[in-house]
Amino acid sequence: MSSTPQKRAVRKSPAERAAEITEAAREIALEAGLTALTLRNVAARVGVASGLVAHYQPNMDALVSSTFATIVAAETQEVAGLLSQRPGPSERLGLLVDTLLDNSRLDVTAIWVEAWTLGRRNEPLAASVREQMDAWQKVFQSVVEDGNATGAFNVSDSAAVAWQILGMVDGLNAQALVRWDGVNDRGTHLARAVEGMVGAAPGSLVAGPGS
Amino acid sequence: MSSTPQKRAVRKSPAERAAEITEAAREIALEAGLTALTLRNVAARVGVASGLVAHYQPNMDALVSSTFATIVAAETQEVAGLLSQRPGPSERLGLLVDTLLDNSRLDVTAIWVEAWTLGRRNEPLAASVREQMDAWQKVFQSVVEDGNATGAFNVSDSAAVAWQILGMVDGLNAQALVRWDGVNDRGTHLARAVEGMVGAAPGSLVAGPGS
DNA sequence: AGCATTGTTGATCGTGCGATCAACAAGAGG
DNA sequence: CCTCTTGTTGATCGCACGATCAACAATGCT
Repeated sequence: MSSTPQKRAVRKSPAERAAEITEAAREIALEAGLTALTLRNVAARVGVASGLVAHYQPNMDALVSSTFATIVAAETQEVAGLLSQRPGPSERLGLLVDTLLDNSRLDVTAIWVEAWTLGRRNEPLAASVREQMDAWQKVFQSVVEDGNATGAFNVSDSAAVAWQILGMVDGLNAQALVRWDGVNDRGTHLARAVEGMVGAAPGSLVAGPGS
Repeated sequence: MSSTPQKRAVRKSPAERAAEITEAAREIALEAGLTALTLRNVAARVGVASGLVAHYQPNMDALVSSTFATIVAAETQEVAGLLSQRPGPSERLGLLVDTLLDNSRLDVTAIWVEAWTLGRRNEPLAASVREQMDAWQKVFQSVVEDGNATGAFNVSDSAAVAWQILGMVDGLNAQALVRWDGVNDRGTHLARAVEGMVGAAPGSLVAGPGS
């Protein structure tokens, strides 16, 4: 054991300590899920008494909710950043589908799924979930609308289609969470499905350059 | 209050009592989720001491797992039954998509989503989840294969496509769990997506006769 | 009627949770 | 060097959980 020296924690500025706590919460959530976000768990990771965590947070529901938002918003930003480097709507939508199914973000997916059920009993979290879903939907919708404008796609209700694609991606990811074996060609099949939905020519959604 | 008479429970045969317990567990899970399946909760519903529930179950993980299986298997059977009344693969696939998105089974969806995360820490449940997912996948796969045989569809890997459709349906349902408002035309859009995936003509997947 | 069987109770143990707060001590300002 | 501010502790409360088990009582059998 190298990390239970039982010393008194060094005194830090409130801003610094608060940052430590939210960071510890982020790590715990990614490793063990939102359910593992307990006062004692977070405190132990920071190396601090449990009361201190409570002192920096109004209550645990709030910490769970904000931790969810932090993790998920970071992912949205990251992927949206990748998107902007692609030339046209078809490439962007292809990259989107491909990136989101590459299984490199299963930890975030697990948090999404957990949040869906925890949200039933944690209203701040539920609000956060809706907010973050809206953000994702907007990402999809703007790509679909771009494609509509250029004529690459042909969609009458781009908002609805965006919701639909988002839901499909979420479902396939959740499935991968439980059945990590399963299917390999998920990206290709989903691309074909999305092509059908946006009215694009089959095969027009190109995947990323591979990694 | 009409239901806390504090009398001693009438003595029943083990089979009967066991049935009461599993039935109570089913109801609780549908109303309040798998997390609400506690010894005391189930016991209160049956009108019995908590110890008795423990006496009839090896442990709570097992009760959670079997309750999940009961609820979900019943749904699979029910929908599979509806399917058999439809003439061809296109009608069957259309009905499948349409029925699963009609929001009349959101309670079951909630249980699915909960099981996905609880399965991470409850191995019997995880096994049950995989089993029930396989059952659903088989339902989809047999429809896809039928369509392949009649020429209505054109799919090279029907198992993969079946997984894919299942995942998409699950995702859209999970979405409806949180964003019950959202989109209305889900069935139509998904139908178009599925048509793209199975290589069917656009519009060939007909919905149910409406209800 | 008496007895053995067995379904049932409810108190109890150990654990973990969120929350609270008086007491403590590190560090900055005078 | 002393003092006051404030970051920090850790014991404590109330609660809920799963699990256990000696004691109890209803029922059926002889």
